[in-house]
Amino acid sequence: MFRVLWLKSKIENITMFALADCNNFYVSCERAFNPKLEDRPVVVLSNNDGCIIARSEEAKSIGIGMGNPFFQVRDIIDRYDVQVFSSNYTLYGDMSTRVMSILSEFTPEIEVYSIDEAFMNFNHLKVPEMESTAREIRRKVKQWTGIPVSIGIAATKTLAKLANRTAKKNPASGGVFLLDSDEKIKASLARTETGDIWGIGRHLAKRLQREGVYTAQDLAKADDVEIKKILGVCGLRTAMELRGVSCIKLEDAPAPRKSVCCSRSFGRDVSTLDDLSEAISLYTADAAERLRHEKLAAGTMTVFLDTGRFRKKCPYYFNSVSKTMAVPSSNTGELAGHAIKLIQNIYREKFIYKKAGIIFTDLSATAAVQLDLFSENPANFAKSCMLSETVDSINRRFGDGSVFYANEGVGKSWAMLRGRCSPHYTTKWDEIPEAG
DNA sequence: TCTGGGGTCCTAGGACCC
DNA sequence: TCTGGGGTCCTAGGACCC
Repeated sequence: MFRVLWLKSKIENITMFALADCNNFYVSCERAFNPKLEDRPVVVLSNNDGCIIARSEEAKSIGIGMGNPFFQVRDIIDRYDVQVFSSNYTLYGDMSTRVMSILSEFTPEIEVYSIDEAFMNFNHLKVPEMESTAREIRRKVKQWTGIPVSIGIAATKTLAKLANRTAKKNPASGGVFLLDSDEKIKASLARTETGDIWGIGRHLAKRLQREGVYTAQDLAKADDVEIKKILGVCGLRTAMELRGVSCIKLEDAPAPRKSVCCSRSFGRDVSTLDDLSEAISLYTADAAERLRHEKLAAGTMTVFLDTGRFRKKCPYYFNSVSKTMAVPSSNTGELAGHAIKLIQNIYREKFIYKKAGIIFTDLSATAAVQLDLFSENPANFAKSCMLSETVDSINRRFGDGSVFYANEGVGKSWAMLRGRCSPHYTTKWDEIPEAG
């Protein structure tokens, strides 16, 4: 069988994809630096300590669900002495980089798909070597970073996702699962509900159910015209992939970014324009810094305000407003000035705001920005760019928030809650763990 | 009392043009 | 008075992903 599949892959040029996915990634990052968390229930919270966004296996087994609001599972957490962490994205981002660089050693082509997942091209391997290579990757990532990964291997990305689920859920697999025969694929499809297929979400799974399509196998067998009617072109592509026809290729170069967004919920009720202006200034500074880091400038900015959907007793208000700049910019001072004017436009008194944000779109490479003949003097333009870059380099060297624009406010009493954050083990000199 | 944030793509409908 | 058809662009809303 292996031989046949290998030959087939050479003759028909079939790609084999491996999907490496870190297990309970954020929890594993916390554990990597805190061995006392091993074998205990651990969860990580979203920004503002709002929801559960990562759970250890122990936490899953006592009934804590993904996305559960923290306050709703508080009694389970107390009863089982669950260890709770605010999210520490600086740590997770850094650990992700380390994991991805190890994965890169094993394949000529890798697509970093998310902070904790990467697709790898396994075509350079013979089928019998794929499994042993995957086990070697697992061993090395665990040894070098402390992060456990699971690896699924198959002829399409969608099937590799399925294989990965099996690798994760089935302890007998030892963290690696290869979908290398028709029988295995068939069995996998039969036991996968449509909602668990990559690309089929909650809403579409329900619609499929109404049509009598319950499993991946049902979907693979369904009529193309019907599939397209219910799921659209993407759904049809998914069905093809389940049948083993590869339609989604490996994207080894990241697509150019189309937007940069920064929005956060407030740590307390906010109703004054002053507080909102401070918050939106900070968010603008944060998003603009990311623009500069990627050498991009924004042509359009959108600012929005939201009272939130959960409090039924308070009147609801959401509004957003956009501005197109004469010259694309990534300059914090200039962008924050616009942002404050925009928020004044949509601000209404007597509402209790929960959230605000900014989105930059129409992005272009800084090097290609055309100056406006009438409004911008090249010397000023260069100066303002230099100022922002200097702020960035000071903050990189001395830590975020070392220098900031005064309109971001000093007290920041509205700032998000983050009461249970672990140290920045890998990115701040004074928080490096010490071996005792 | 307390419910995240950051992205992408597709589709349908309207406006507009020739 | 009769009143086509094809194409493009934009936008809002809906769906998905992690």
